[in-house]
Amino acid sequence: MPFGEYRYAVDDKGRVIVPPAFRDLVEDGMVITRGMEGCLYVFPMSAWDRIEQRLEQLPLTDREARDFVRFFYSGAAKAKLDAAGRVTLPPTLREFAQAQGGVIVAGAPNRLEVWSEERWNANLDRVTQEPPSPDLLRELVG
Amino acid sequence: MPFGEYRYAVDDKGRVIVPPAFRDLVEDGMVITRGMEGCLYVFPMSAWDRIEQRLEQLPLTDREARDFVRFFYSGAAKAKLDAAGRVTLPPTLREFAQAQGGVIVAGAPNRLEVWSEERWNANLDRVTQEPPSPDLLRELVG
DNA sequence: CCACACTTTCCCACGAATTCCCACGCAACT
DNA sequence: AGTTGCGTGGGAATTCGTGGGAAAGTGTGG
Repeated sequence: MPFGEYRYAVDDKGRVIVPPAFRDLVEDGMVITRGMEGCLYVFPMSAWDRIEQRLEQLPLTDREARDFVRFFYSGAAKAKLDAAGRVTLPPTLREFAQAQGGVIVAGAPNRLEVWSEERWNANLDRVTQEPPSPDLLRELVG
Repeated sequence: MPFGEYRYAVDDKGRVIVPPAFRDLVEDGMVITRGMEGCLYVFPMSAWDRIEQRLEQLPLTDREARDFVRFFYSGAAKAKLDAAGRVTLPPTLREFAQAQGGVIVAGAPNRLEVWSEERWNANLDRVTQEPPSPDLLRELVG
């Protein structure tokens, strides 16, 4: 999966650019749904299929599992690229992520994330001021 | 990995020189991402591959891990040398590191670091006035 | 069941930013 | 003094981001 961080504008119709580097990954469709920390997750179709299989196996007896399914599965929407390399975010999800004006589209393992610019910056500032634990850092960077 | 400290100018297009001694290390591409203390890390492709594998294995259930991935992985950008031995820093990273005008490119274990001149000097002053702990120093220098 | 209005989807177009390539001047070394 | 490598800048072609208009689809009310 590619990575990178890009800033785009959401237009009046709720359309957002998919960064060029990601286009071929989602050319046969993608699924957009709610994500953690108030962002949106965008999965390529193949990645979503695996997730869907696991979601269907969750026990219906567990309240937490039911809530999670509602959050994740019920909120999901199929989408595909238009000729200009954009996707239209459904109104519900647009509101959830407060995706108006400037948004950040970021590559992450297994998915893309769409953030309102304000939330992205706030989160990043927090992380910058509270650096990751030395253990985590050492394990990764060496 | 070579070492050394070099001062270059970032031009209007966001391009920075890669010191000649490092060019063959990054000739098959490099990855630039956010670093600690507000600098940028530049990894040769081989070093990045190891980091990427570990990042992709971090648990998505952990808030700190998610934020860390966003900091390191989402912020990252592939880049390659131009014919004159430079790289273009993406706007996002340029802003993060405040890389305008004079920058310091420094060799570090496993990577290169790119600093705004002001931050580099400020950090150096701080280290000079608060030297590392005797234990650390002894362990390293003997 | 039909008509109307609104929303969504598809397509086209243009300005802006990026990328690639080439060129110059300085410095050091032969 | 010539030559080579290096740091810096600029121009042109291409890609990219963004907006708008027309057509198709959807839901509502009569």
